[in-house]
Amino acid sequence: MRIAFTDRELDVMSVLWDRGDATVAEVREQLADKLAYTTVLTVLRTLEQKGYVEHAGEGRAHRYHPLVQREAAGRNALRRLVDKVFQGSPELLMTHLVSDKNLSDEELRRLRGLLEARLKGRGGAK
Amino acid sequence: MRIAFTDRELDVMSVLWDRGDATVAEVREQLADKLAYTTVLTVLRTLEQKGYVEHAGEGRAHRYHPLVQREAAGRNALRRLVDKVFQGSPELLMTHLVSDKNLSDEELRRLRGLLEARLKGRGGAK
DNA sequence: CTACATCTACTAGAACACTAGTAGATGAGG
DNA sequence: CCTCATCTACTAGTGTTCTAGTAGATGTAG
Repeated sequence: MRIAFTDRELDVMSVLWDRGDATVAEVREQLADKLAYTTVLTVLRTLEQKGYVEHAGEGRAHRYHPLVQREAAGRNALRRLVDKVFQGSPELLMTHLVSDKNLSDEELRRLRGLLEARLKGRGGAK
Repeated sequence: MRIAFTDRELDVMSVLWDRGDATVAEVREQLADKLAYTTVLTVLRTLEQKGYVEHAGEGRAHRYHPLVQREAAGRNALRRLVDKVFQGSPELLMTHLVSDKNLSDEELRRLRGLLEARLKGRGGAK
């Protein structure tokens, strides 16, 4: 399954991921750009049509919740980014990430621990 | 400056980044999807109009050069991904990167090496 | 010089993205 | 009941993306 959001769809999904679920009014409130109520509704309807969210009636309004998890979208986007921009090399991406953002030693150490665990777990497992 | 490529534009830029420069025919040859010659030309003209590439005449043909470096595009895309999908946390992104099933032990080890170097270099420097 | 291949410029259409307006339903307050 | 606020469904305009065709220039082989 190809998961790909447009810019605006991603804005909306981000609100849904943060809150777990939301009505049109709630999403609208959280967005950085002030859009018309109907605009937000249209985006949500598009997302629903694409199968990325679903809604349940809540009184007069609809409450939307994501069907695609943030993690899945992240993995997908990451893979695309690595393939197309970083020549298929996760290291190259990481080099940029580490040199661009300022991560604390603490964070770096946690990451190293994560890597160690991952390498250990490889022993006989798949 | 906002650097943002469409899917197809990214395909083309990727070829240009790999080779340094290329003619329409050369780009076309490298693309995974077999597109009409004029289609590739149109994409390159669009990229030029957006200021992402330029061309120099080479005999009858044009040779296109990227004006935006792979690194700049990478940083840009990465920042956007971190902001929108990974809640502004580079660490979270790396967690996903590291837990990606498709990474080999070899790659994981290289990533660890990268982290080590980064931690060592922190001694007294900023 | 003619035929052919190759290349650019221009044009165009289908699909999608983004925005928002209008109409009509419905619940709440008086 | 009537009015107001709120909500959905439908419609629509503008711009962008993606694709490729046609016309015309120009270099090349014979």
